[in-house]
Amino acid sequence: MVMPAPAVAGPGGAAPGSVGDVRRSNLALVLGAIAEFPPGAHPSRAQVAGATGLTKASVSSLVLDLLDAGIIREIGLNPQGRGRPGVGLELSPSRAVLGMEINVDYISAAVVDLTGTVLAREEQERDNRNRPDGPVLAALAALAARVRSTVGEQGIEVLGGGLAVPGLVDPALARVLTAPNLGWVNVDLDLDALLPEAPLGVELFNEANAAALAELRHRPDGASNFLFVSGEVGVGGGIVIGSELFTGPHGHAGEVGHIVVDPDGGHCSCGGTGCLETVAGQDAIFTAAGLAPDGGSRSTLMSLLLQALEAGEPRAVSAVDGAGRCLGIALASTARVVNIDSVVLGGHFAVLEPWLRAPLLESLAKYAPGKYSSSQVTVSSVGESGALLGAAGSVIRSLVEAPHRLHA
Amino acid sequence: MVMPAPAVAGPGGAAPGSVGDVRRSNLALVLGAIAEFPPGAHPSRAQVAGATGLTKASVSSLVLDLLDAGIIREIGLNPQGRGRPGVGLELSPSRAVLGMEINVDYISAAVVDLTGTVLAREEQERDNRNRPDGPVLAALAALAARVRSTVGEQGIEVLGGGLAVPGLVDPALARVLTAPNLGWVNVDLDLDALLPEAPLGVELFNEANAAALAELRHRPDGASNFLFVSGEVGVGGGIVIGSELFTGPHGHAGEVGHIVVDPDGGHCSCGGTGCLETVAGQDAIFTAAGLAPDGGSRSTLMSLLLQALEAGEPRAVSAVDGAGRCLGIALASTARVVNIDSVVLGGHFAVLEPWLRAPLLESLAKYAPGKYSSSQVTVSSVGESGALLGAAGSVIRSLVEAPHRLHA
DNA sequence: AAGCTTTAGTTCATTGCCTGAACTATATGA
DNA sequence: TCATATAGTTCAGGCAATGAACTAAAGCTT
Repeated sequence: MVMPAPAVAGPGGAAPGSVGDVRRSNLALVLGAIAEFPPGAHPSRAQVAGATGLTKASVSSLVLDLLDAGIIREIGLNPQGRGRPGVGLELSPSRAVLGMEINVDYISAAVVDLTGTVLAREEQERDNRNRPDGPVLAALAALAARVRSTVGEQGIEVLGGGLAVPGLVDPALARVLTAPNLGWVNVDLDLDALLPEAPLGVELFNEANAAALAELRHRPDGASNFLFVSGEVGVGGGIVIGSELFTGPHGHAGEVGHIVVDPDGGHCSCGGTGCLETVAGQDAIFTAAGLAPDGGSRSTLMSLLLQALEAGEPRAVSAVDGAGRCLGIALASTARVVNIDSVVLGGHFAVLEPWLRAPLLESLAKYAPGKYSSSQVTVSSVGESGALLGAAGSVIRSLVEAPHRLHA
Repeated sequence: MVMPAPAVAGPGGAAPGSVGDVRRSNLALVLGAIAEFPPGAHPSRAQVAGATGLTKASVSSLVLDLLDAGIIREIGLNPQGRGRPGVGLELSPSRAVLGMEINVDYISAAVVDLTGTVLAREEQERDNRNRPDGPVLAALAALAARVRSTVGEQGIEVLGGGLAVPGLVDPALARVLTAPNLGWVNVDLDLDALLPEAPLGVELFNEANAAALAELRHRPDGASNFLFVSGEVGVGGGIVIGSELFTGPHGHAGEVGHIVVDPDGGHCSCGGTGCLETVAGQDAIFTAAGLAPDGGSRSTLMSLLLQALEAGEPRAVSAVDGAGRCLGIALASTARVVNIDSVVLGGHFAVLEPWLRAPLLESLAKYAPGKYSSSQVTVSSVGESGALLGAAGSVIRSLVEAPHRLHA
């Protein structure tokens, strides 16, 4: 539940409510209603009143505040058939946030306006394996500045940013707890240096969690409860429940890559034994398929694997088959623990889905019969840049849920 | 997450806020502050003001409402040293709720006043295995009426009730989805018949979830994030995060009994394969220990097992050892999925803890190193009647969180 | 014993916000 | 042109929290 943590805290931990809180809450309600209208359909004040249950008078007043803060703008007229046409409202396209991503072999940044439109995006290849965080962040800051400058002349104001990182993070502390593939342990990131003077600051996300949020926003079926499984070098996951990211008590739930799928299995980089990642991570699959892990870049290895699969090469097929079965075991257990019945496959799991699907469904039927229907096992609808978009989208969403943070 | 669903729903799903909501919210804040004071220490209005951050004036007015509704009462004076003594406030001991439990071989009911004191409690042996729900509920209703009558003369008003059942439930529908050991499938319970005219009605709980809530209330270390594992005929679980029960999108998360701990394992009553319950459920342990499952009642079998363990009988020791290891595997996976780092052992796991602990810790160290410290593996502090007390306590808590439901 | 100090609790004018009704503004259709 | 329908604004009314002033009731001081 993304909810501004109460500042004051008695023994109960809750904050006192005053009349002003009603305003804040309704401000978010109105803005949320405007944001949730389908893109292109700009609601009038009257429609917002209908959607929220507030009176026209209240909505008028609230909308005025949002206009003053520059979060929304009026756009054209909106004929209703008979009667006076309404004035369309939409999230301001001249306010934006910056999405950023650090991954094993690239960094990227994008400017996304409040309506969700990507105004500019740049990716830069860069081997970040076992690189200290300082230079990586410096390179990212430069990339971010470049992307900003490409839209800077259009009078776009960047309000805040989100950074996705492949590892366990503590968002509250802006700390990366562990990122095995970057070689980072307990690294505190100076996020504000990435985006100085942005009123909303920069938030930190786990890569899979950010991708899950992007998936939530772009899902064609509008699913609001699912587990997003991200297959990268590591195997990550993001749990979405009631359209909210479920992060657990310390901010890093959803680590499906380290569910035990084979008690007699091999060692994992996390220190554990028989984790899903030791069977379904990229390196594990490449190795099991007989592709030398140092036989080229990850993308060439993946092409080789796909060729082998299409050729029906037994080792490749068996490697993916095993990954699918073990993924099924992990998802069966996850279904029981968090009561999720819908899975979205991302990263290499999406690419390998044609070969992965059958063993996965078989495994689910064996270990959690009746929990997942096959229509609930789907492929990600956001591509490569899911983490990037999710990080940006989440910052936008947190603004929509607490617009009073902006000057109003 | 126990939270009243918003009644009104626009596209956003949120309800409009008006000034009246502030009153409701602060009413709950004040009542919560009073409830959270240590038993015996009755806070004054001034202390409540300090704890909540509200002004004395507001607290006075809110307290008046709560007094009128009969939820709290004034009790004696509260000397502060210098100055005028405050008037003590406490939850009303003349209002109560009814906790009820249906289990495999007994039914029970208790009257618990709002301060948490058990005023009366009765248990009745009764074999409910494969019994239809009608007669079971009728027997429970009779038991409930009897317990009520024992306190009825003291002018106690019963406001509502909670019923705990060993199976998957949908609390919103008052439906038992499956209760394998009762033989119930998709049974709709007529809960209101148990407690007619109670203003708060009767809520339905999963047994392990209710026990987890009781654990939350009675924990000496005040832990607010933990997994409660209940070893009964089946193996159940309740996840507590931020002092809230985590129930997942459909109300039945925490089913740790059906996490896969052995992909090559045996069939489970749930239809799955290699579930924890097939190794660590009561029947499984008895069988593995060489005790015939029909060699007496469950409690005699348990005594026999304990004797065998104390005598160091190899089969018994190995049975419990195996259960401990597999429990460790399940907890390792759970730690990853929901990010929990603290476990409370309940039911037979509590009884067997001396023999269970070592293999469990070993297993946790192997499969989730660094996730649980040994001090975070503890034994339940509520006994047999945990589910009963938890169901009652949860009803009390939901009243404390929404006192406006009562007439005020 | 009288008075000062300290803390508890109440009263009251003020402010802020939502509401509902009345009103103005702007379109379509007869 | 006028009736009708819908959008949006204005305004009085009500409710809730606030803060300051006030009353209440104790201990401490002299």
